This record gives sequence, structure tokens and C-alpha cells, in this order.
Amino acid sequence: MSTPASNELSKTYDPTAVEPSWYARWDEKGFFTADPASPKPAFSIVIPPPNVTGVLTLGHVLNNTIQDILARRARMTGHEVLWLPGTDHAGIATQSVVEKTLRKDGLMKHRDDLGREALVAKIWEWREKYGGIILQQLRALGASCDWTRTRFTMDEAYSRCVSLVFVDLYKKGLIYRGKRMVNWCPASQTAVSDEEVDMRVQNGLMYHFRVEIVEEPGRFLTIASTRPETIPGDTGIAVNPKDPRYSGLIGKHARRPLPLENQAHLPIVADEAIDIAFGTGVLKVTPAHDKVDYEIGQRHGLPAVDVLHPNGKMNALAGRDLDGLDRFEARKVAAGLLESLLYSDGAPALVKSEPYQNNVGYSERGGVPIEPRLSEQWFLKYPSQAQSRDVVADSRMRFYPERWAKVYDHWMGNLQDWCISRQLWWGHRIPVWYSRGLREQDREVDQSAGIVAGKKAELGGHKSPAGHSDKGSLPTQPAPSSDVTRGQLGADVNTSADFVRCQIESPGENWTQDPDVLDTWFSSWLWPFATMGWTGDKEIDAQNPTLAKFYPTTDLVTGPDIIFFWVARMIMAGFEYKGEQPFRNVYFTGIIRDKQGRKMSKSLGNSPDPLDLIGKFGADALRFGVMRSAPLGQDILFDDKNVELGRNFCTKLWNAARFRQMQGGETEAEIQPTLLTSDDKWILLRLDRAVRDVTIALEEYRFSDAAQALYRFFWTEYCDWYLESSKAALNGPDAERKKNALAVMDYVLGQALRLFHPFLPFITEELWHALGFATDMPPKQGGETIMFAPWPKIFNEDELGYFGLEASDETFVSAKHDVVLAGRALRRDFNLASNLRVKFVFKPASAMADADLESLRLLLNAESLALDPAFKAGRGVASALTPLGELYLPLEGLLDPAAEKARLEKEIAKSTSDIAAAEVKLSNPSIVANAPANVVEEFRRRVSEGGARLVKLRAMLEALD
RNA sequence: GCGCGGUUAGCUCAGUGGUAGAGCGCUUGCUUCACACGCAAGAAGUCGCAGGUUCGAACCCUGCACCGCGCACCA
Repeated sequence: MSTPASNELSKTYDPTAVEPSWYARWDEKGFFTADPASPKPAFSIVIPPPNVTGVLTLGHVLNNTIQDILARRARMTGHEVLWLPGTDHAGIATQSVVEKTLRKDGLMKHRDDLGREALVAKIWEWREKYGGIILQQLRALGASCDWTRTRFTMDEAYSRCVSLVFVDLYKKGLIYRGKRMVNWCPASQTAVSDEEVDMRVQNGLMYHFRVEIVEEPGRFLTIASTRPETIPGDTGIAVNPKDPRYSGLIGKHARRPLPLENQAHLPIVADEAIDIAFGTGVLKVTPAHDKVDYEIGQRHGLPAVDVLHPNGKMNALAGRDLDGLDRFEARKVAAGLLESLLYSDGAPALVKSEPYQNNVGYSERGGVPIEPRLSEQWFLKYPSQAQSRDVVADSRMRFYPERWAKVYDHWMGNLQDWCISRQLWWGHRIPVWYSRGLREQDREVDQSAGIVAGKKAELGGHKSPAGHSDKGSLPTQPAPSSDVTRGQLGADVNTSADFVRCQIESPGENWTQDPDVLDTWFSSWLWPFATMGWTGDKEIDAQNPTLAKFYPTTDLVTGPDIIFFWVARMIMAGFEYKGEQPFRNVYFTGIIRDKQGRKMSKSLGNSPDPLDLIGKFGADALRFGVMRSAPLGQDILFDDKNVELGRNFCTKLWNAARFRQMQGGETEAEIQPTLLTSDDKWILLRLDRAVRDVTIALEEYRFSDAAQALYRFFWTEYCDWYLESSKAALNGPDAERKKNALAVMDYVLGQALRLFHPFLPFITEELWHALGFATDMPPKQGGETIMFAPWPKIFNEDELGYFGLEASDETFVSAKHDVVLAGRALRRDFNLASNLRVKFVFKPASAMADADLESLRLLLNAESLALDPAFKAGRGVASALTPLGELYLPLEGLLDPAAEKARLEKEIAKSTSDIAAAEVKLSNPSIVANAPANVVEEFRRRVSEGGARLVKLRAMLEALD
């Protein structure tokens, strides 16, 4: 047995004094380091890499606490744990942040002032200095990541994986380049993927304007549009062929009103896509600035006229009145022009403009409306689609909560090709090389905002090009490279190997690399294996112990907002490059909101800094508070009160430990089963229940349930009931009994600390050592750290028999608690101060052990509890009926007999109505016939027990007279 | 428009067929020798609405309303 803890605990728990030093020690000792050679079963998680520019938010706290809980519990259940950390280069976000700093510091006005190489160098510099702060912050939270394996998506080895995969997919014919309608962000001046567009409700205006029919002067068509500024880009007018109003006009022409100096004649075409019921049933077709219009344009051979610069300002083709204006300013000006443009009938072109609400796509990053824009980009047709869809559909990969599986399945069933190129400088440069001279020519066309012949361009909507159609089986295995050649893919791009090559290294002097970089997610989708040293070389990878041991990973913990961005793509990459799913379970957290239910945002200022909270309450408190209020699958309304509750709980735990320490004696003596009191047995059974509940809850990813079970067990059951009742033995004269009570306490505390450890890593480690639990454990199983102490197990039959634990112990002690509650209620009913020492008389229904009476007395805070089977209550005695007997509180002059009488009558009334309710049930033959036996039995019990209770209550009432 | 969540005590949420629960907040009494970040007692809910199934519904079914989210969109 160990010696008593030597260092005495201070009166209050100070997390700031404890947390950093324990973290440093864990880290130094290499406790977080994963050993691929370990014989233990593997458990692995890869962190969702935060932006390298990021700082810790409550979202990260939630997400990483969950991962840490999983990792820490896995260590305690004997797993070799790898929790792999790292950061993401986050293309647009990082480049914007650094550009902003540089502009603020006056080091540049525009990125072109520095040039590509210098800017990228600056960003690297910035990253070295400030990047990865968030990883430091995760340490303060207690995250047990294997920092020796920290990765960054732009590490040399990782970048090589990205290029490798690009080249491979290119060779498989899944990556192609083409001029297509993409989501263009005028703020960041790059294309973005469909997933990076948010639809927002917008209050705008619907403009109704007229165009004159060329062949029938004086006849007009009215068109409804929200974007009059794009009229100069109109190249056709479309109506539905079934619309009788306009059938005679098809094939004729309308005069485009703008620009005033170039009123072109637009063909009127018939297209099924036109909704007869919407607006006037006439659509202006602007193929260069709308996806649907582009498709209509394709069908009718209408050219695309781009009237916008990439930055969202109108260009020369918009006409002299609009040229140079911002698109929103141009909208107003265009409307004004239409208003002052008078037709031959003397009326203006503009009929009316009325308020209109519609949905507009916003750039997630740029925060401005997306401009659908025709441009040359790289696209990926997703690999391994079928396997990736099936693995979730048939539950080989489990989603928690399960409902996200449906969302995933829906998206997987409607995959659109992914626009992977970005017009940025920070990121993985596309490994494609152009023979000098060719590319410049291409770019010129792209930048010129000229007229592109409609027939030549590819279909919009990111449908796969011809020769790679969606019908038939999806390519689940790497397609043979001969399947599709680039020649078939982009008719508008010169793809001859003499001019274009896709390879990692430069082909030589006269070759220029594609200027674009890849979407950040094109690197993060490789995260689960690229971080583990994957090379793409089968032989080398087969020898990689990390991959062998830790891939596929066990769990992924992430937000549902990136299910498409990241999770789905990782699954596809996992199958394509590892031939296996990247993880077994995916846990989707809720979104952290403020207590009013609003999203956390900088502008609202409702986003507390987790480090402030840690400083104020401690990391354990923050973790516990967040976890206790984070039910599976629901958003979390965050309130500091939660953290306060966590802090209070830590203090409670601390003081319960302090109480134990103050009792002295050796730690963890052997429990003598014969000396166990009913309370001892009760707490052992409650502990057993807690072990079971917490274990199951964690296995089912119900973290808040686990936290609440722990909270209830420790605070209510251990502290409020057991610890108080144990004072009977601890303050009593019997040394053996005291020793045994301490042994029980130590056992419960030792197990409880382990159960708490995943949630509260710091305080549990501190107490584990301070109370001496570490002393007798094998070094690798709790001796050095509670991190490796075995996870508690529920009692088996032998143990239950050894301690003599039976269900009846629980029933009995809970009846004892009822006695205490009844006694406390009597105090309250007669307005006796809490601190008034009173004398109770107890008339037990059956014999009771001295220990039980003594604990009853203590819990009642009574001066005495006299056992008197023959007690006759008279006037001035308050009484209560309990499951274990009658409890009397003689009050002499203090009691108002009338009040006591009223109190008893109220109880009698309650009892009577309870009985009546049960009798009604029993008198109904169909209940007796249909209800299950145990339910009927329960009604009978209520009637019979209620009857007995009634008899006694009446006797008590009579005694008052 | 389609789909998914939600609607239970003042607030945040548990509760999947048999007499409504927790934490916070509130009220009252307590500096009771671990803890006032505490102890004890208490008040407080026609379980969104309307039908249905059932002996019995917060719970199962149908419809509706409202809140939130996702997807797709009509210019």
C-alpha cells in the first residue's frame, strides 16, 4: 500500500498553476507520441487542419475536445493512439490576410507591385513568424496530439503528393481544362467551386423594360430582369415555344436598347427553359453572365459577350455610359438610361421597377455576389464515386448523427465536376507546363473580354465533356490512361504534347508553368494518408509502418458544414489512392452559437476568446462546460455559464479529494467486504452504474450524456449522499470501520478520476498524483500518468459476490434517503432554521443497523435520532411516513397543531387521489386484459401500498387530537 | 419547390406507450469542522395546434403552424 499523499492540497483549485506544467511534462515524456511498432491495437485520428492563419475559436474547442476525449479514452483502453495535428495553407484566406497586412504596412498597394515570387516569399515569412499559433493554443486546451508528426499542407513531401495526384488524375483523363461558366469572385478575383457559393436572400428591384421588334416597328416586348446592367451583353431574346402570346415572333428580331450607341438586333428564339408564368414570359439571354442563359445560348448558337472586367467593373463592351462603373452602380445607371430612352410611341423603354426578393449567390470568402463568368479553368471529374457512395450507404462507414448520411448520399448522387484551379499565388501550383509562347496566347483571349463564339465553348454547369459522359458506370477504379485523351476533352485548348505537358518537374528551359494554383481542398482531401508519409509508390508505401498501423483512421471529428468540401472528397481520395476508406466513423459536431442562437462572428462581437476563458476558468472547466452542453447532432448555444459550471465542478472534485486527504491514513487499503455498510455498497453500485453509463455513452459518441452522467454521479451521489453519510464512520470510534470507509472512498475516487480524465485531463492528473494513486501502479499503466491508467470496468459476477453487492442494497439506501428527505421536509414545513439541531424519533418498520441509524442522524443534521418502536405521538409532534417507518419530530411548544393537521390532511388527500387513480385503471376490464402484467401489478401495488399508507396517516392525524 | 432538424418549467435541454425530469435562473433558510465556485428545502409545465391509433399518447400515425438548416431555383 502506498504512503499518504505528502503534498497537501490548497484550499481552492488554481488551474493556471497546474495545467501548463502538466502539459509540458506529458509532452516532454513523449506520452502523445505514437509508436507504429507497438503491439497494441491502433486508434487514430487526423485533425481537421485549421487554417495556418487561424486562432482558436469555440468551434475548435468543441471539435478538438471531442477528439481529445476519444484519444485519451483510447489510450486508457489499451490502444496505441495517433492523433495527428497540422495546419492548412488555406489559399484565399491566407493570401488575403497577408496582403492586407502588407498593404497596411505600406509595403504594397497591389499584389502586382511585389510580383508573384516576392509575395509568396512574404507569405512564407509570415507563416514562419505567426503561422500555427492555433497549434500552440490547442496545447493550452490539453489536446494530446503527436506534435512530432505535425504537418502542413505545403510541406515539401505533402506538396509532392498533391502534384502526384494531379498528374495521375490527369493521366486517367479525370482532370481537364476548358472554358466554362464558373463562379467568379470579383473580390478575390478567382474562380471558386460551387461549394464556396452561399445563396442569400436579397432585396432588390425587378426592372420591366421594353424592346422593339425590328420586323414590326411599333410593336414591343416587355422583359423582366433584375440585372439591366448586363443588357449590353444580351445576344438573344427567348420565349417558350408553347407560349401563344409570342409564337408569331419567333425567328424575328428585337432591338437591344443598350448600349445606346450599339443597339444590336437580337434574334428571338424559342426555348423550353422559359417559364411562361414568370415575369412576362420573355427572357433576355446573356450567355456570358448567367449559367442558364449560357446554356440557352449554346442551344441557339448565340454568342457570349462579356461586358465585365474580372474585378466586377463594366468594360468597354458595356458601352460608354457604363464602361468603368462597378456592376451595382452600373445597374442603377442602366435603369436610368432605360427610363430616359424614349421609343417611337413616346413612352420610355423602362416600364416599371418594383421591389423584388430573390436569391443571390455570394462568394463565401469574398463576401460579395458571385459573378457567373466564362473562363478557362481546370476541372476534375471525381474518382471512386461509386465505392465512396456505397461505403456510407451500407454503413461500413458510420456517420454520427446518422442523418448526415442522407445528405452525403444526395450530394454523391449529383456530383458536378469540381473546378480546381484558382487565380491565386499562394497554394500548390498546377503541375502543367506550356511550351513558351502558347500559354500567353491563351491567356490573352481569356483576358480580352471579347466575344467568344457560342458554338465552340463547352457546356456550362460543369457537366462532363463529351467522351466522358455521366451515363453508364462511374469510373471506380483508375481508368486506363487510354480511356480518354486530352484531345477529346478541350476542343478549345491546344493539348498536343508538343505544347502542353502535365508533370511534376519542369520539362525544361522553354516551358512555362500554368500560373494558377489548386483549390486548397485539392490538397486537404489527401490529408489522412498524405500526412502519414504516403508517396504514391506502391513498394515504398507498403514498407511505411505508420500507414500500415494507423490507416484507415478510426474516427474523424468535424463540422457538417464541410461534409462536401472535405469529408466526401477525402473518402473518394482514400479509395482512389489507398484502396480503402480513410476512416471508420465520422462524428459531426454541432455549430457553436451564442446564447441567443446567433452564429459566432467577429462583427457581432459575440465570440469569446477561448484563451480568456481558459485563463479565467481553466481548460478543464471550458472542456467540461462545452461538452456537457453539446448533445449529439445539435447546435450548441454557448454561454459563459456553462464554463462556470465546469469550473464549479472542478472545485467540487478538488474539495472532495481534499476531504479525503484530510482524513489521513494510507491510500487504497484493501476493502473488507464484511465491514461494508449499506451506504458503502450503495456507492459501489452507483459507481458501477456510472462506469456502465459513461462507457456506453462514449462508445455511442454521446458526449454530453457521458458528462452529465459523471456530473450526477460525482456531485449528487458521491458528494451529497455518500460522502456525507460516510462521516458517520469517519468521525466514529471504530478504527476498522473508518479504515474501510476510506478504502471504499479511495476505490471510488480512483475509478472516478479515470472516468473523468478524458474530459478533465489536468485536474485528474493532479489529483491522481496528489492522492497517491500513481504510487502503486505499473509505470506504463497509471504509475507515470493517469493517461495510461486502465479504463474502469463494470463489476463481474465474482466481484459482485465478493463485495456482496445486491440490488436490494440500492433499494434500501434509496429508502433511507427518502427518510432523510422526509425529515428535511419537516424542518422546512415548520420553518426550523437549517442549523437548528433537533431531536428526531424514529419508529422503524423493521430492525435497523446502528450504522444506518447513525448515517440517518448525520444526514438529518439531528442532535439525536431516537429509535423507539413504541413511540406514541401526541400533540406537538410533527410526523412523516417513510418507506422504512414513521419519523417524528417532537416540537413541544413550537408546533401549531392546526398546521400539522392541515399538513397531514393534505398528504391524506394526495394519497387518496393516487389510490383512486390506480383503482380507476384496475376497474377498467380492458386495461386488466390488455396491459402487460407488470403494469397491472404496478397499479395493484399503488392501491395496496397507498391503502396501508392511508391507514397510518389517519392514525397520525388522530394522535394529534 | 424538395429534404432534414426542432417546438417539454423563465432560459438551455433530457425524456420513444403506463401518475412529467436535469442544470441554470428564481424564492426561502443556512458562514453545519471538503467546498458560499457551497449546503438544504421550495415554487414553477393544458409537453406547438388539430385529428387519428390504443384500455392508455409528451412518446406512434396524419395534417397544419412556427423556428432553424441544407439542396435546387423564375430571369
